[in-house]
Amino acid sequence: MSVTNTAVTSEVGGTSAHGPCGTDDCGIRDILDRLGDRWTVLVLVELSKGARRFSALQRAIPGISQRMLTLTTKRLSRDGLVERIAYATIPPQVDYRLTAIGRSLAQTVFDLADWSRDHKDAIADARTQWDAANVR
Amino acid sequence: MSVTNTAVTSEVGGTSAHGPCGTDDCGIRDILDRLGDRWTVLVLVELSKGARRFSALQRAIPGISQRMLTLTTKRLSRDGLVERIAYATIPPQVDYRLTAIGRSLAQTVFDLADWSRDHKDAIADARTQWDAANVR
DNA sequence: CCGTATCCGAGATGATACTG
DNA sequence: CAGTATCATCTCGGATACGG
Repeated sequence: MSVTNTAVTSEVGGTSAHGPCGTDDCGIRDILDRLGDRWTVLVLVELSKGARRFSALQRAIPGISQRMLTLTTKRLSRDGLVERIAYATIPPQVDYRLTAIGRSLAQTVFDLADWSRDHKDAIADARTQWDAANVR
Repeated sequence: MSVTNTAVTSEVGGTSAHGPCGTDDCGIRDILDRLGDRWTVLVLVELSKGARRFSALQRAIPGISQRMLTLTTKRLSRDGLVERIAYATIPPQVDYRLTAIGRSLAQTVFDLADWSRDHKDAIADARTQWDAANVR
């Protein structure tokens, strides 16, 4: 994680500078709708390593179907997070690469990944406990 | 961008010293599965303001059904992110509050919210452009 | 090679009614 | 008040075939 992790009282730290948007959406829903699906994060991670062809992405991301890779890259394109570069060769070739804003998002996603990694075990333990305490 | 450019400048910064987990999951999928649904983030945001009763949460989050609030709080409980405190009064009363780890996650979510807010307009613009360039 | 169209099942969510 | 049970609906994603 980055900085100043408070957790002083029960309130979440700071919250001050920027409004963490209450019940309403500050746009985070848009982002979560994008990140929340099954493949987008994996595509971002792969593209964060550099530009990739369509077929390279598909090989790099086991289990993704052609259809879902198309949909995922298209959505990322539409949001300006990924740039699509098509060459009029035969056979066709299409490269994808993160835009500046896309790299920025990828970095933020990595921060979240860091958090996940740091708390993975704690969550797994909590689940085990909960499940044990809730045998039917 | 030049066509033959390698990825050097397109890599995401630092990559944060920890492996950002490649195609495999470092646990981020678990977190995204939790955050990616329709209500969890809103519950986290509300609880980050302090402990809340079930009914208070429902009032604070317009549109959430009793069923989904139950499911959402239960999942957060199971993951150890939220503590459930039931009083044996009549009528019953149940308080929910973030645990330490829950506050930590909320803070991370706020960081993501900050990103969203900062790039909301850029994304909206990109979509507008894309849609304009893709009239059917 | 890349993208699209169609069909279909699984899971998520909403509406409603009921219980302690 | 808080939670459960049931049913209907809807979206997501997988499989497959086809097109440029």
